[in-house]
Amino acid sequence: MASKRKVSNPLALAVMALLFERPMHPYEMVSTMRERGKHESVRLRYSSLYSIVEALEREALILPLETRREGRRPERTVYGLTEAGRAEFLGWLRELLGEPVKEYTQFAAGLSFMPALPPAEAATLLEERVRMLEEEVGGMRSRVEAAAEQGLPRLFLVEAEHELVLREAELTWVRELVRAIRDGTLGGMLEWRSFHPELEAMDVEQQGKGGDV
Amino acid sequence: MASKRKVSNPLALAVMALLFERPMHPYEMVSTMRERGKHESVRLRYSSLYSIVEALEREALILPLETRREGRRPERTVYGLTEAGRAEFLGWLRELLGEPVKEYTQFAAGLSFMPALPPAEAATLLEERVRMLEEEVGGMRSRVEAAAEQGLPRLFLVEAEHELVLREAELTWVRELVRAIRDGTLGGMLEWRSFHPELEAMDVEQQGKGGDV
DNA sequence: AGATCTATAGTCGATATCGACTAGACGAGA
DNA sequence: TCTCGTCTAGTCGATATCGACTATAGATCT
Repeated sequence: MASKRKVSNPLALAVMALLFERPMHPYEMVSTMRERGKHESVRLRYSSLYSIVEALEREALILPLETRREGRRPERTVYGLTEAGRAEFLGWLRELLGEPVKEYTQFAAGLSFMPALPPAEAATLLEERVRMLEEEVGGMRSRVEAAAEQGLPRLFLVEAEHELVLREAELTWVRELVRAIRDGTLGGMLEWRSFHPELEAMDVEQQGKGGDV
Repeated sequence: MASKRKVSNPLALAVMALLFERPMHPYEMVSTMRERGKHESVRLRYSSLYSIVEALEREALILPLETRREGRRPERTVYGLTEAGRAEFLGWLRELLGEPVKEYTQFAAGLSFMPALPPAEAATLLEERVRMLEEEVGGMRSRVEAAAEQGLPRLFLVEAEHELVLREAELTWVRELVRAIRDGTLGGMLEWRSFHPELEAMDVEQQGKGGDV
């Protein structure tokens, strides 16, 4: 990740996006991102922010415009976007929108090694996931709808909508997967059970009953 | 997330999963993961692998069983999973399956700042994305189907299926988004156009004014 | 008046992570 | 036989990234 773009953390994109509008100091970037809910789509950490601002300055994509000190507070440096920064921002943005990139999710990693757990336990865990996803999806949907009713145009909700759509797809798929495990129609159930011989003797009803173990 | 688990890279989960089956040396872990296609769901990098193996050893989750040297080749250290490692692996796996975590995607970051590009350009980029997603989805679907026909049970394809389902959902959603931008029905189009006054001459509001670009 | 809480505005040290590089073994072709 | 490419099996240095911590100002409670 460290070579294609010299500063590759998406937070750097957000910094440039903000400075594309107007000069700001780092703390103001954080508040602005929070106000606009951008911290929902870009991971925002103070410590990363300051390193990233440094890196962007090193690469001459942004530059300090003025440094002010109020009282005994720490200095605040206001940054602006350079011409190179504008170009980098727009180019990166075009790439992000135009080219899908492979993303590795935590859940995919979990699914890959699911056979290490007994089927009944996996099903129980996935059911818990379904419950939590239902809540999350419900919450997201009402927040999006509320924002829309408050007059926020859809253009500014696309990233939230995108996340919602993906979570809904996951939810639907996991529901079906659980069903296939529970009713034994998932291809590979025999192999799966055979990985867990200690449970072979138990009857289906008992497997995965409690959180025992 | 870097603190909850002392070794938090999902590749560490993969390492423990492999050692859960049998002892191996690091390079063997790589080949095994490649053979089984696990590198599609867990990001696999040599350099990360060796650091992670070190970290896992430091935490006593794995331990070296023997060190062999063949000819003048570098040493190969075979590792095994400790009891603590087993527990860590299973606990982590349960957590990954049972609890959805927020994932920040590159595309979401891009969408967040889409208004910085003019509508027509954004639409063009998203159309390109649609084309590439169609190809990707097609390829993934045929690989999954081919594997299934070769007798690989669905159990071992769940992570691929999951990825496929998410990509399909994205595809459908982006298609609709492009349509809404193209036909002007996306909420916020007026604001969006007003961010790009250099193009206003082509817009409805400016028609008849005769201004040059 | 003093104590406590919260918002402001960061710094710092420890790890994590990655791309680039190294280097021997071995088979295929010229 | 020489050389080229590929497989095996890693190492290394430079950044990136994060959680924990610091410190002041102003507001609120008591």
